[in-house]
Amino acid sequence: MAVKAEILQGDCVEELRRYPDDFFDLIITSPPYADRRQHTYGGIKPEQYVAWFLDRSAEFLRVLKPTGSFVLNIKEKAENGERHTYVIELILAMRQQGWLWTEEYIWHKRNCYPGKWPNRFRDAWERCLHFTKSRKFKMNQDAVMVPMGDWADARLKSLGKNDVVRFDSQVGSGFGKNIANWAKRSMAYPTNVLHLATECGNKNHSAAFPRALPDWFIKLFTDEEDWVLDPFAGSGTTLEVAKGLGRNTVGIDILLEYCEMARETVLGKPYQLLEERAQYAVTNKATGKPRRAKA
Amino acid sequence: MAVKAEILQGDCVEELRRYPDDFFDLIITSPPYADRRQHTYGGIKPEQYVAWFLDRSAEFLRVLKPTGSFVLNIKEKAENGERHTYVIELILAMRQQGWLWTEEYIWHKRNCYPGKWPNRFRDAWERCLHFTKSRKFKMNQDAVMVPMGDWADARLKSLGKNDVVRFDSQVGSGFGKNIANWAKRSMAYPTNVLHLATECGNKNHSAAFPRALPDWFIKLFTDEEDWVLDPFAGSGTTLEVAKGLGRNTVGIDILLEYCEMARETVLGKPYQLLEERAQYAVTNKATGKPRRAKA
DNA sequence: AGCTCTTATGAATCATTGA
DNA sequence: GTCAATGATTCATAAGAGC
Repeated sequence: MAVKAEILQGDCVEELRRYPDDFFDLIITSPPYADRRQHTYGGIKPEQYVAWFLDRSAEFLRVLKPTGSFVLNIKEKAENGERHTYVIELILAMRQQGWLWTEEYIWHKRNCYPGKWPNRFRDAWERCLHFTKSRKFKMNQDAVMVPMGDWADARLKSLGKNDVVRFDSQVGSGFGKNIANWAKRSMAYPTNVLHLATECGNKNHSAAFPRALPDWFIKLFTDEEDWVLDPFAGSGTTLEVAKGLGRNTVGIDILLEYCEMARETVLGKPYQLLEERAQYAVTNKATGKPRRAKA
Repeated sequence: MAVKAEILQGDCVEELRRYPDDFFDLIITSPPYADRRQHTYGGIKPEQYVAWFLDRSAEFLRVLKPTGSFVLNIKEKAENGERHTYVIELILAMRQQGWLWTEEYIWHKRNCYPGKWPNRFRDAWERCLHFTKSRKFKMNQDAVMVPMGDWADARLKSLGKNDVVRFDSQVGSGFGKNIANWAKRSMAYPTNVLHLATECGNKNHSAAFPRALPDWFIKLFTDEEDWVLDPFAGSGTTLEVAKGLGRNTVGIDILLEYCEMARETVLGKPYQLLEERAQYAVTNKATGKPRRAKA
């Protein structure tokens, strides 16, 4: 079954009104950070940031399934020698709004932005705040297991990974099953620290996060054909990854420029005009998925 | 000049009254976490934690020099499926108290505690919150430079470190100077993410943090003969490291057992009885350092 | 001295049981 | 009902033993 990828231009607080309650399985996004420069993209002042975000997170809360997750990649700026507090204030405010602050994952940026300042070192990490609607949510831990440390490394090196795979496929059963058990033993569950390099290629659009970041969380918190939302889609990295993983995705961005970029990346062709979109999504009772009226 | 190391038994909020304003260059500590170490410290309830800590941080603010730093190693616990908020509430409250929240360093625990739960992975990081009294504080960035990655490693390996040193000592100048310059070129400033393994050996005293943690911050934020305070000294790791780095140190712990342990580690011999301590520290006007009346 | 293999041990968290 | 105690689960280290 082919999965859908939709890109909407507009403010997510308005565009999401098209969607019914309890619809998405995962919301993952890297919103525009608070910035004093009002003219730049996003440009919300730090003092206004919490209130601005709460309007939108209220809608996220509505459209997220009870078993769903909301992953918020964010990092407060340093200004006038101090870290801003709007992110931690946002955490407290979102709990008041009804969210559970389930976990804080750390994205360690292995290659972070260069620079030198008298009062701080280079900032090599960002928060990936994990919010949920309930204590029982979907989490596929096995989908993101990682090779174990020294123990497995040594064994793999002495045997040769290709040898293992080849032998396994040739034998078929018996020893193959042992290999499988042993291979499972050589994997461990990851921690709440992600070591990912930023993608700083020469590409024209600079993604907010590397593909590996949405990849990891989408595998972890959704199954195939689940629905993934990025309400600040930017150049469409989340959508691209989600589509590649066989998930249905919706991306929203306020800038037409970004939407067109994402449409080319994700859909591979110019998209229909905005006016052709249906005004409201209607839930299909049988599948639980929305039907969109044809233009 | 020999440096001093003092260990006081008592509640730091009371013991610090002995010390004058603007005395310490660095306060670095890992306080008892909420609801942890109940059998030793009595476990402060999460709801009471902020108020409990603010009483003490007020005193820290008083005894810290205007150019000094306060490094707070802490991590909120997870309970009933959610992360507690007392740490981020503490940050906001300490700013109200007059602190600047200058930076948040991440200690990535390479070997974290094992375990498996349906809703989270192993917790592999802790916060090292950096507070200051002013925007101009002491920071010796050069003292914590780290070897660059593959580039320098490969060169050093191909040449052999001993070869470099030997050649340098034989030649004396010229090439030796080039070597020194080249070595400096192979060093880079670190980031705000520290990768340190916890020391979980078979030793009888389990430190809250590995020696490398206070080592790094002491080098970064103090000079030799500066004064370092750990108001929750525990087994005395901070004091041990500070003394080894030629800094004067004061450690305070409420448990006699820990104080005795620290005294043996740091002072190398049983310490004088508590009753023999002077009641109040008196500042020596010439040196700016406190004189303690002999018992 | 160098290896490999074994074992103990952590600032942990959640589900279950018992008062 | 709530609250405290216990067990199950799990992995990167360092020390120790054996060759």
